[in-house]
Amino acid sequence: MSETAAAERRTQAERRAASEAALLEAAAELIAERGFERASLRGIGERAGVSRAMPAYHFGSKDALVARLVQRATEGTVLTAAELVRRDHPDEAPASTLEILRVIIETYLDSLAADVAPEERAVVVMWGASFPSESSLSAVIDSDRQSHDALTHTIRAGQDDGSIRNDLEPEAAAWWIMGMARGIAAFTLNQPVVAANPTIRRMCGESIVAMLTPLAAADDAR
Amino acid sequence: MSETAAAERRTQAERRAASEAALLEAAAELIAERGFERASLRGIGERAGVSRAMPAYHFGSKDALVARLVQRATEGTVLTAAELVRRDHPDEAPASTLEILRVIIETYLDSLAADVAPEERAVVVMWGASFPSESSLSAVIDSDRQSHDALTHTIRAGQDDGSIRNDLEPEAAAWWIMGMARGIAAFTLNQPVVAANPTIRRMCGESIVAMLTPLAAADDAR
Amino acid sequence: MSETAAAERRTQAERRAASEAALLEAAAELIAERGFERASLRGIGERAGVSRAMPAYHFGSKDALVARLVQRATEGTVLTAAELVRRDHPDEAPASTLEILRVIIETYLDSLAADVAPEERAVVVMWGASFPSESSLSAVIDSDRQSHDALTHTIRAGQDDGSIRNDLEPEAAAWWIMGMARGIAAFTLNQPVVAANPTIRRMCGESIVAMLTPLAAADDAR
Amino acid sequence: MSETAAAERRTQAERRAASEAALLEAAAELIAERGFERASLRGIGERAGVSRAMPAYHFGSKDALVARLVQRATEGTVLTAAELVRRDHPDEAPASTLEILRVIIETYLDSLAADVAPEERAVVVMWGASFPSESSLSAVIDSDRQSHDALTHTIRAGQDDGSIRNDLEPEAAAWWIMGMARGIAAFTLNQPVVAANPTIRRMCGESIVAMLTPLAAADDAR
DNA sequence: AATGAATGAGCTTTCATTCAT
DNA sequence: TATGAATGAAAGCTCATTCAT
Repeated sequence: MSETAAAERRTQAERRAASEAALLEAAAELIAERGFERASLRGIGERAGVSRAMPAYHFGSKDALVARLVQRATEGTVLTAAELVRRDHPDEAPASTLEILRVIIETYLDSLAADVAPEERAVVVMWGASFPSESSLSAVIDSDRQSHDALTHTIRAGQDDGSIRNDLEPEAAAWWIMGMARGIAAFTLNQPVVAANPTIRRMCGESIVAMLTPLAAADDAR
Repeated sequence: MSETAAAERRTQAERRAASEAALLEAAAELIAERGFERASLRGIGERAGVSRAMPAYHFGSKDALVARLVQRATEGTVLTAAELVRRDHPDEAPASTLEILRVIIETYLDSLAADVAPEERAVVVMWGASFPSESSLSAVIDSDRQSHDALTHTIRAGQDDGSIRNDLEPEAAAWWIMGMARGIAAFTLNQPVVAANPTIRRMCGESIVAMLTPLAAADDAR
Repeated sequence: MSETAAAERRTQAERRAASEAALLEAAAELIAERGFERASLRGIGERAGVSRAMPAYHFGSKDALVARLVQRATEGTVLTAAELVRRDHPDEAPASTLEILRVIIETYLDSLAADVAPEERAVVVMWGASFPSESSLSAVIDSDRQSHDALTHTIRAGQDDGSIRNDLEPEAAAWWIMGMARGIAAFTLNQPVVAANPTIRRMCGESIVAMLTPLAAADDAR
Repeated sequence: MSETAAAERRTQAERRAASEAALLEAAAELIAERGFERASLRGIGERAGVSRAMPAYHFGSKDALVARLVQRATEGTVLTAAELVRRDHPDEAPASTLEILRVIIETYLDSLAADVAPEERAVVVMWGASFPSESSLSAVIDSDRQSHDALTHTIRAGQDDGSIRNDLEPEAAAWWIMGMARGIAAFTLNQPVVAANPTIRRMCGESIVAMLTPLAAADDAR
């Protein structure tokens, strides 16, 4: 049996996984380009190189596809962020929680501006499609709630280890960070001049540090 | 021209203006509820109490209607913000540029959270619909560019009058403020817990002050 | 202006009525041929000589189209039956209620067998499609309930004028008549041999007479 | 062949038969609920607790499944009817052919009204789906022709033994009985008030007796 | 000026069937 | 034997836009 034949003859589970990956990638691209409403299941199937009925068949519905896409992208983001922090600080002693937070946010924004990771762009686009009060994209909203929970937990950890000031509601601070990051992420997609200007992303990190640094530490830093 | 004809003509012009106002209000409501794509011209006409063909007839196209809506909403925002600042500080000496900036942003977010001003909500929703790279909502993008120009100008004025630190790119700072404000505005629509928590909006104002206050002033404030 | 132009330039109401008539006729034909499920809105539009979107646009939904069709057909049936009775008995003294009943049923079945009146055939076909417990064709079911009410009323009238026996539940008798007539109507569509055999239709009338004639009258007739 | 193999083969045959029975029962339920067109092979497989591909695999096609279902149901009906007659008249001398006919029809309608026997309901539903002139359900039509043949034969037997009047076309009488019974069966599914009213079913039996009893016997009965 | 009729394009979803395992 | 993957076709429905009144 030739290698080609071996490659083509895969188990059903492998075929399914490969299909799903292709579909999700195509969906991310198309949603980033045209938006959630205008990214049709037909178009996704065509771009993925499968039949036009596959997306609906595989995921059951468009909303379910989005839910899966958001799930995958969120996993990806968390992994990527953690990896990148390690990669950028391989030898150092583990940085403070606040510093990790700053790096994660800036890294996220930088990767969006560099236009790698179509999934990330798609998530921002889907976030934008979830603003209407009757939106069907509850997957996005739920995913953001989970991200908020994780971020709140991180902030609490920072308060415990002393790198984040104590007189701060962790929940409110987490929403403030997420709002700022997402808003600037959106303008990064929207306004080329924002994508081109790294100073804006640096201000995000700086403002996080400015708002979250304990007052005593701020004094010491002067 | 007879007086009667003049009266009728004025009446017609008034009716036209009233019709446009009704259409725009209906459009704002429907867009805030269903989003740009799902808010149909037909539905807008029905909600406005006119014929289903009126929206297309009056504005020419859906994109033109959106452009007009964004224009009106932006005018409204600027007017409202200025008025509110005056109303809240009627007797005082004119506040510093930085303080005005903070009040405008917080007032904007408060009004969104209070769910008055459907036009404002609609603008945020349309902003969300403009994230896809091939979006047709250039009206939103252009309007934001104008807002950015105005905000940049304001920051420069603050630098001139000494209320805003000089070592800051006004353009970058303006985008940072707009991103933060819009992102939190979006979560205000999206996540009820954000709308319910005023601390998040206060953090917006505080972070603007923290980032823009001149260092010397900051020292004085200690 | 030529007559053709005059004919083409009609009021909107006329155009609408003409459209609706063409659509309903096409729908009746197609439903009689293919059944409710397989008679597509596209096909109906095509056969009516209008666009494929017209049926959904005009009626709003397929179920609404069926409701309208049933309504029209029912009106048609009642009118036709009354007219036919008058036409067949122009000079005679008004027949007894029981006799009128017999004639109406037999006339209805004869016209179905003769394959005039596609609307009548369509009604029987839609009746057949309404048997599933979760059927969406409530229009058919409701229409039959109204027919039953009318028939019950007729039977009561016959009991009052003495042409129908009194020891009979009018409601039950009405359902029995309707069941028999519809069942044989269905076999008339279904089994060519039934359509070809007028004796079956005569038995319908005879059985109605046999079941509804007062006992005394039956004695007299012997 | 070893005993083990024989046991396995028998087991497989049994499993196949059990699987077919489960599939047919699931199909009957689903068809009775949703109708022939909307009862999907996928849904039948799921309800039967087997794979979604089983129905097509086992029967070859949807029409073949229906043919098998009609066949089984018809067998079931005949058996049931005969058994019930025997059960209800265990000790008596064999009843007259006419009386047996009456009992069979009324028993059939009673069982439908009592909502036992989903297969019977499914047959009525499929009968309803066979009304369109281009229907693909020839299995139903053929099965009815066979039922008609059997009924015609029974009527002839009744004429021979003197319990049914001679001046009657047996074919026409058989269609009349079948039409009446099926029509009322359909309304039994369709109109709850019909299912709830046993008088309607009694009228069926009475009308059969009234139409088929020899005149002399009718005189004697007075 | 204003409206309802009408259309073509496009959408999501469902389905019986075939294919590879 | 039995199953999930995959597909092409077709369905109902919605919409922005154009046309005739």
